[in-house]
Amino acid sequence: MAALNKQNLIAQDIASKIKHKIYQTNTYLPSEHQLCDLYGTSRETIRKALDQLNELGLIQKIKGRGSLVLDIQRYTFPISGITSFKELNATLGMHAVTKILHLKKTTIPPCEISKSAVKSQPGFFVERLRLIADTPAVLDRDYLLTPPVTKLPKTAAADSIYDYLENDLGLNISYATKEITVEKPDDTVRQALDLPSDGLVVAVRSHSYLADTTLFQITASFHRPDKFKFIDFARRKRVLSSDKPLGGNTSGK
Amino acid sequence: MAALNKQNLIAQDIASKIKHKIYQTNTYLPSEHQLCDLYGTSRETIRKALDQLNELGLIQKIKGRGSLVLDIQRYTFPISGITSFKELNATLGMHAVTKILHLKKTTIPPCEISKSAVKSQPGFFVERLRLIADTPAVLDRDYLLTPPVTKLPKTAAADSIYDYLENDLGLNISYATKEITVEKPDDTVRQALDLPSDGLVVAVRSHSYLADTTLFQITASFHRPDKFKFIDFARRKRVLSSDKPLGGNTSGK
DNA sequence: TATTGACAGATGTATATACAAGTTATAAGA
DNA sequence: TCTTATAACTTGTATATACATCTGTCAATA
Repeated sequence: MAALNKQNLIAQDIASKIKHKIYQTNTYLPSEHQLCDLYGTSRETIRKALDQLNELGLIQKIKGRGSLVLDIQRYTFPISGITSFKELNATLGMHAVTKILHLKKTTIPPCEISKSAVKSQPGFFVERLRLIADTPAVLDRDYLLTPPVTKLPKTAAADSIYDYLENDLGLNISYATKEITVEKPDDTVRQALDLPSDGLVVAVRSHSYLADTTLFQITASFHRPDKFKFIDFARRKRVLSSDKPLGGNTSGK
Repeated sequence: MAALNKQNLIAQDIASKIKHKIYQTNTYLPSEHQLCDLYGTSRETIRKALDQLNELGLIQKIKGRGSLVLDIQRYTFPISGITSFKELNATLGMHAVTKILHLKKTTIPPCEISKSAVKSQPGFFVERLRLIADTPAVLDRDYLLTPPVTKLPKTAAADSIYDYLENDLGLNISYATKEITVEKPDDTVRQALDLPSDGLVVAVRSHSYLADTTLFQITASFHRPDKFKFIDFARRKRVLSSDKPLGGNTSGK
C-alpha cells in the first residue's frame, strides 16, 4: 500500500540491518551525513527514517554522539502496536495454529460498537481459537463492519484477516485503541481455554480504524492468564502534562 | 529541561485547546498554512508539532482534507507511556493516596538488573502502596540505581519520584520497556492488596532509561486484578514486517 | 599536572522552496 | 440531468541551507 517512499524504505533497510546484526547492538549507526551519502538523499529524509526507528525503540538518538543501536532481544520486542497474529507468529517464531470456531454474517448491536452508538450495523462475526504447541492459548472474537469489509472468505480468516484487508480489499489500516482487563470468563471462553471454574481470563478489547477514521473492527481477545505476556516500549512524552495555553501570538493575525 | 522549542510549545498549545474543546472532536484543525500564520512559523515546524499529536492519537491527519480531532475520552486516554502515578492521578482525577512501606539504601542483585548483568550495584529500594478510595489497589516496588540517583528523600517518594528526578536531580528520562503478566503473588503482595489465598495479581515490570541510555529504575507494580485497566493507543507501523534489504545504492559510495 | 580553550563532528531546530497527490466544489459540457 | 474537467485547497515528500547545541579530542597555558 504505502511505504514506497524513500524514508520508509531507508527505515526498513536499517531495521533489517539491525535485525541481521550488520549494525550491532551498542554500536553507533553511521552518522546522518554518512547515511546521506550511503542512500543518496538529503539529511531530513535520513532524519525522518531514524525518527521511526527511534520511536520503535530500535535506536536511541543522542545529541552530539550519534544513533545508538539498542539492545532489544527478539523475544522482548514490543507487541503493543497493531500487529496481526500472523505477523506476531512470524516475528516470534511461535508455532501457532488457528482454528475457526464460527464465521457468519450478522448484525452488530450498537452497544458493541460504542457507548454512544445508536443504530446497529451489518458485519461479520468470527470466533477463532489460537493454539500454541497444541495448547489453547487465546480465543479471538472479531466483528468486522460492512462497510468497509464487504466480503470475508474463510481462507482469509484462517490465514490472516489483516493481510486480506490490506492486500486484497486495499484498506488502509491506521490505528487502534486497546484496553486490557482481567475478568471472569463466560462459559464458551472457559471451556475453549480449558480454565478452572473459578479462574480468571485476560481480556484485550480493541477498536481498529482506517486512515479516514472509519471503524472497521471490534475485537475481544481472551488469553489464558498463564500464557499471557504483553511487552511494550514507551517513550516519555510531555505534550499533555502541562496545561498553560501559549500567550500572545496564538490569538490569530 | 527540554520542551522549550517552538514545535513542542505549539503541540502543547494545540493539545490544550483540544482538551478545553476550543478545537472540538470531529472537527478539523485549521490548515497547516493557517497554523503557520497563527503561530508565525514555517510549515515544517507546524508539521512536526502535528506529528506529535498524531502519534499520541489526539488527531488523525488525512491527506487532502486536514487534521481531524479524534474522539478520545479523558478516561480512555492511553496509560501506556511513561507516566508517573502522580501525573496519572492528576489526568484521571482519581483521588489516590500513596503510603510508603519501605525506603532504604541497598545493593541491587545482578539478576534484578538483567539476565546478563554480572555485578551488583548500589541503589534505593522503595515499596509503596497506592490506595484509591481508601482501597489498596497497587503495590509498587522500585529500585533506583546509584548512580545516577544519588539521593532520594522521603518527601520525594511520597510525592512523585519522577518529579524529583527530572526537576531536582535534572535527569533526562527518556524511555522504558514494560512487561505485563498475570502471576501468583507473594505473601507481602497478597496481604497488602487484600487478595484471597488462591488469587492472582497483575504484574507490570519495567526498566526505565535516561536519554543517554543509562538504566536508572527497575519497577515491579502489582495490581489487584479487579482494579487493573491498561489503555493503549497504537498506530500501525510497517517498518519491521518486510525483510528484504535494499538493493544497489546501500553498499556505499 | 591540571585546567582551559579551540575545534571538529555529531545531532537538534527552524526556515524556504518545489512538486506530488488526495479532496472538494464548481463550472463546463454532453 | 448527469458526467467530466478544472481549479483551489489540503496534506505528503524531498531537498537545501543556516545556525544552535552537545560531545569528544587535543593543544596551549597556568
